[in-house]
Amino acid sequence: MNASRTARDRARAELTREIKDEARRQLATGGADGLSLRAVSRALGMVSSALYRYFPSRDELLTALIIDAYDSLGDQVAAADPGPDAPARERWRAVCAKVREWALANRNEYALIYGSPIPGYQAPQTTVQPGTRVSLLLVGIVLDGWRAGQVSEPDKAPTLPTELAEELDRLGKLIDADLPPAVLARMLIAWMQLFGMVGFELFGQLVGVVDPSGYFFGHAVDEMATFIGFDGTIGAEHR
Amino acid sequence: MNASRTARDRARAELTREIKDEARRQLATGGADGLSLRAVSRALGMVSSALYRYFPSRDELLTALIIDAYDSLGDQVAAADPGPDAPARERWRAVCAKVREWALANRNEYALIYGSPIPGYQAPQTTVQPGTRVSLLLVGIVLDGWRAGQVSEPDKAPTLPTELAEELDRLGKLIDADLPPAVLARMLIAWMQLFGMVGFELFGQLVGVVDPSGYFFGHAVDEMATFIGFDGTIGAEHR
DNA sequence: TCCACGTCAAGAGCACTGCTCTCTTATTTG
DNA sequence: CAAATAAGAGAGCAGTGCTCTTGACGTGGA
Repeated sequence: MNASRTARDRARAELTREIKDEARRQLATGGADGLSLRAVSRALGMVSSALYRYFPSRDELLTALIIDAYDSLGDQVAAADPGPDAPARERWRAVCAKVREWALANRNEYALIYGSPIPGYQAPQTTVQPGTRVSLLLVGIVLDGWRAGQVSEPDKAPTLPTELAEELDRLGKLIDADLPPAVLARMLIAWMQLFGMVGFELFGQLVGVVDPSGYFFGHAVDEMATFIGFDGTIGAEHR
Repeated sequence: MNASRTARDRARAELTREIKDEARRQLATGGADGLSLRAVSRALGMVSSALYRYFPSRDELLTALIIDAYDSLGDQVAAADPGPDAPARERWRAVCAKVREWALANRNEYALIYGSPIPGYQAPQTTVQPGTRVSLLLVGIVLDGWRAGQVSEPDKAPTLPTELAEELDRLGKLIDADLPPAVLARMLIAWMQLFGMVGFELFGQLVGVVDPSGYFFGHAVDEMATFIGFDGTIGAEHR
């Protein structure tokens, strides 16, 4: 982490960064399969084969970009969370809004991690951990709210099929979220709603439906928060 | 539509179909950017340049496949709808289930129409009408249910920001759906939840979360139906 | 200090892609 | 039957990911 020892090491680290930066730039204009190693190397004034010293294949470069994207999203979203002292509903709102904001500002990186998978590309195990950060933050907010009495179980708790109850139980233990299965289920539903909505907006499925989508987004997030069981009211502020 | 006049016309129609079939086959194994005109022509025993007599560009072929996919999904979903005489909630369930079923059976075609847009590809206007069929069917079900008194406004109707209320009003008039804005909004939320959920399952975001996803899916659809305002109870049958 | 080793850039080359052009053959139409 | 039209074949262009070989250079050990 500190200043690398040899000059070679430092040059290597720097070039690796530059390659990723340029690749990201190309990603922004051409999308995932518009990313060309030759074009990257050309932009960097080097020959294409030299690039293979840094990334053994196009897929490896993509993997690096995917991890960076997950990290960037995770960092920004975590930074947008006002923290456990704030009302849970406000935290939920802030985090959801940041997800959308990040997605709109980094469309192609969003497509890279939440869009259709690149055919032939198998995401290595190293990408799954960074990919869970946002989801874990979301359940963390629900969990904090639940413990603080700011999230309550739905009045008419729906009966879950036993298989689902077991699945949710297993999941709850896995992520250490001691929530009633019905609440956990609703949280997952809201999670999918959030990313479905962001994806629809980004991928043009909303043009002419709710367009611009800002007000709808805010409202939907609020509705889903109520759906999960957050206390507080809908419609406080919409941006 | 009847037997085309000349032999040439018939041959052309047949070859056009064969090209699309082979392209679809390649789509299934390689995804959108695994679709190669040369490979298609090779599989059909013709030279690549000849293919351009049928589709002037790769994008045109893609467009044809996209429209076919929308049509296929639209047809199957419409066929799965038990019709206006059935309880609205049952119709909703059946249609949602069919969307998922079709998506699972036609992963790459689903990715083609609901996944991240192909960079550099601009979907022509001809694709938008077939793309609306499923959504229109869904609001149709809500509308029928509303008229039949099987869908009711939420007890504590959330207040919508005026801008959103106007947007929804405009949309309601556009698609001729005379629904309260709050109900229309919830329908849209559920719509996004549905496709978000299907997308997550298809694109591997659910592995290790709710996996297998069948029970969760059924439950979520039911929850969202209740959320919209459908009468009837949750948990009748899950597949 | 010197030098062998490991690292790196460069370039040529392979097999592939979408697409365009020309040329020839087959079919339809007046 | 002849002219017009449509279709297929093939070469070629510029681009792609990736591999291999060649030559230059910085670095750690003797």
